[in-house]
Amino acid sequence: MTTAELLPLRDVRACCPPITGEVMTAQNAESLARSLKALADPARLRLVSIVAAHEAQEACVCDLTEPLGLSQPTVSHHLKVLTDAGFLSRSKRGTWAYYRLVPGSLDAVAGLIATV
Amino acid sequence: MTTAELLPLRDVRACCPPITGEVMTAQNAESLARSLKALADPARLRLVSIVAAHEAQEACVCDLTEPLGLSQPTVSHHLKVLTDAGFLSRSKRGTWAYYRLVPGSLDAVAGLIATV
DNA sequence: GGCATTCATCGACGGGTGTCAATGCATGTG
DNA sequence: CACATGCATTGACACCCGTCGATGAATGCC
Repeated sequence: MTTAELLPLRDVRACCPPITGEVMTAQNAESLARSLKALADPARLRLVSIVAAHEAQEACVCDLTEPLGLSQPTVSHHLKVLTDAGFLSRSKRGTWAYYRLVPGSLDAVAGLIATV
Repeated sequence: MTTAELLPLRDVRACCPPITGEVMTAQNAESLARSLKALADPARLRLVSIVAAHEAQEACVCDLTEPLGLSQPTVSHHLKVLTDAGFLSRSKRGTWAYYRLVPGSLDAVAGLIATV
């Protein structure tokens, strides 16, 4: 899992030229599948939802570990998956790490699913 | 894996009353995660794409095993996952089993993702 | 009836995934 | 400087998942 191999959302956005009824290529399928895998987990879906519903659409880990009922390392792991997939962005201020929803990232995959 | 426990799309449609900024419940997250898991695989995404692009939007297994480069048992497995998740429907005519895209199923999950 | 074809199911294997306790690393505080 | 706090990383564990070969079940054809 290198960082160079990630950035699936970028892939996924760059790969959707006029499809219109054509069969999905193997690369596009692989790319979209990576994005969907990152989202296909109850804990991660709730994380995205909680972050999006939070004040200023950002939240630190300490705000997230309790409503999920999961340990702090597990929450950090899920946040990393979502960040690597391009759904969340991380900004560290002092001791705290604030996670924010990347605007348009959800709509991007939603649009791709609708046009599969 | 009983059939009674499945039908996630039905769950997922029944569970999305006026959310509008509210945090996703654990049940909704679980339900949507099941649907996304079914879609979060390159082979299954291509299967859906091929079926949708086929004549009359239906295809038998023999039409699908070659363009994917996977064995017939594997293709049957993926088709079962997609059917159980509500994305494909199966109708057996004679020796052949024809799979069809369930209308609106993709748009349903796409809509739910956009409103997470 | 006997046989070929189409598809589903089974059993097994390797790799991936979610989870936690323990540890490490910064950063702020006394 | 010593210590506490917030978070990431590591290692380990159980479990799930994608894949295949082999087998079984149902249908059509000679």
